[in-house]
Amino acid sequence: MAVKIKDVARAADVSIATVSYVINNSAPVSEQTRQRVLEAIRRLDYHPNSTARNLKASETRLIGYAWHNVARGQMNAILDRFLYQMARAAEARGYHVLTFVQEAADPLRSYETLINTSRVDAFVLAGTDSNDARIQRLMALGFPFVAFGRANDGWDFPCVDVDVQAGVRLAVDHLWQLGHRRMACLAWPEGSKNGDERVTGYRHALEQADIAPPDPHGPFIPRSLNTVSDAFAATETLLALPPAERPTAIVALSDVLAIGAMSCIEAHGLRVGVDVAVTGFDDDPMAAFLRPPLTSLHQPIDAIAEAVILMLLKVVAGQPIPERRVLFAPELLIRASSDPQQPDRRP
Amino acid sequence: MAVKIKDVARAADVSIATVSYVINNSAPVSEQTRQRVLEAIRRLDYHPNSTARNLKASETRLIGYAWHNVARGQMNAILDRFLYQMARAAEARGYHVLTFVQEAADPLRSYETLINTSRVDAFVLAGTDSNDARIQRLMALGFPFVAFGRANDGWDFPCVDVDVQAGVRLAVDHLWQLGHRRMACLAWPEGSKNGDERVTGYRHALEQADIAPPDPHGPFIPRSLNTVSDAFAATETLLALPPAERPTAIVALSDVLAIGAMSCIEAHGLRVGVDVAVTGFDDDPMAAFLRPPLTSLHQPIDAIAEAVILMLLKVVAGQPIPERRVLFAPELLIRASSDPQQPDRRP
DNA sequence: GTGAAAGCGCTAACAG
DNA sequence: CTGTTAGCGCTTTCAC
Repeated sequence: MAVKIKDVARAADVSIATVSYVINNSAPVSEQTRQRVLEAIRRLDYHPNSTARNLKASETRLIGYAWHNVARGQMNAILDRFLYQMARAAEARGYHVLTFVQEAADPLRSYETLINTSRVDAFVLAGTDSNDARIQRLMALGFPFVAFGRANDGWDFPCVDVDVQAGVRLAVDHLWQLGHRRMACLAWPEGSKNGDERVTGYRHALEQADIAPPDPHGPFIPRSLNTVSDAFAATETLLALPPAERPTAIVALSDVLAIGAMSCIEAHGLRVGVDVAVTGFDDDPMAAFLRPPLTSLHQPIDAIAEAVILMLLKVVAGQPIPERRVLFAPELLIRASSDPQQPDRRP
Repeated sequence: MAVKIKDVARAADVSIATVSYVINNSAPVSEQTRQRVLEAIRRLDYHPNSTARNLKASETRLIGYAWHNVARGQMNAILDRFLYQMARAAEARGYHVLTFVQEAADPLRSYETLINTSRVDAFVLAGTDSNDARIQRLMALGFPFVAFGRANDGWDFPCVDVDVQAGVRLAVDHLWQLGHRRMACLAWPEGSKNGDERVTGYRHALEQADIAPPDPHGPFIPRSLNTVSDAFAATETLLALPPAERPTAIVALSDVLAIGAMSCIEAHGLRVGVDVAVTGFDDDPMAAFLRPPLTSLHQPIDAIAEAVILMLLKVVAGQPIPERRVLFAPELLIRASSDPQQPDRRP
């Protein structure tokens, strides 16, 4: 079917070894034969078979990435973009991203299958937990990986993350300056490293403002899956509080949650930004265009994806990783959902 | 490093061929040796190397899929979900999806590279044009593929699509019944098959309602990239029309466009659904929770992804595809953005 | 400089 | 039933 190295060798009247030397520049070849070979390659439109190369080199040039949970409307625009940018960055360096689904019941299984069958050279992990079993296992196996997200502080593995604590603090400080004193926090269910960090950031920020941080399991920190629908429901419980206890501001820990909160607030005949301030997290492309525009924390996700891939390729190549923990700072974009004074549009 | 077939053979005291027979059930093996081999496999935790298998079988079990354009905030929740479900469906059948980026300037290049280097067994195409060069080329090469989306009606290739014309007609009819007679259409730039079909659906529906369909290049069919920001700007031109010419309804051809339109309408102090009705397309998970909730056309994207993969694997296996053109019907979900009578929430 | 030959790990004729 | 062997297409010693 396709043209093979043998065909090129025959056409250029050299051995297949010489063709290989020319392709890979892996041995000196006289200028004359080199030209003959290149000419044959061009004429026959030859391209080395990647599977054969991979077998020989014992590599796959494939990077495994487990899909975040997309089911049941739990979209995640930020991770979608992360995946895209990662694929792009990898491709520019001769790699591709192979996505796979991890069973909720036994996430390790799919990783081990891919490792055992030598399907991928390395993994990128996202959605990490504190005691992430995957990280533990990969560290034990010495299998190459980089995490987008941290885990136990004691563990030493290469990772890139956003300083989400600092991010949420920006949001709380901003609301505090506007005079808010009863700020609730609309959070994800406990357990994810990232989500818990965000809650910690919220509580620390309140402490520094001399406000007693609410019970993490209490009504001022309602928990919701990352769906608009769930967030809507979770916000109901906040708005059902007696007026004197009801929050004047809601720090939502994602834009999806924020949208649910805004929807609920307005469904109650209250005005977002005026009666109840709302902030989000992720700066979804549409945040600036919601009604009212949503104050949110922007994460430099493109740079993060690039950094993850660069770090990963170093790990794969066995190079040392001096900075094993890279933190990116988020930026607060203030819009009318928290501050009605803001101009109506602010992309 | 990893355990190989040779190790199993040695451990079970048989030849590597016998091990292979057991693994693949490709030749009769006495129950006794079979058990011995299985035992050795289990004890050594052996897993066949996929690259070696692939080389031998001249396949990759990889399906190529070019990313839709995610750059510059042009998210596409529907295609993200399509990709996810496709990956899932493929994985269940021993395949994986390999994503790659197609250069806007020369989309064919990346396809040809992947074909030439035998990196993938087949492609799934999305975002097709009428005279899609990729389809033309793949048909000419006889390289396996299935398209999500149609192209020139004359071309014969396996594809799955949504009957978007019928979908838009549902939206127009719905608005007509509510009394709207000046309905504008907020569309994508011309050129994409799917986008153009949607516009055609809009124009046909008007004709059937005895309304003269507006000029496809005229002001009543403003064009916008699939970003909220662009859609906002494009809607300005509609609202700038003299009151007697201004549309009372906007048929937006995607939810992203609809959100931009709604944002713009309200920025003008008008009420969505009351002063200007809006419909979208895609039924984004958050559509039901926008303010007001957005009327939209739901596409059965999970079923579509599954159908695409099933069809593709048939093509790869060389089986005949009787139904080369499968159409799915979208469903209109009516909410308050078009009909204020609708209950406030309607997920 | 160039080529013959030995694999990378696996499958499948073909013998026995 | 089981083993020997010839590849899949490529890279890379090791001789010449």
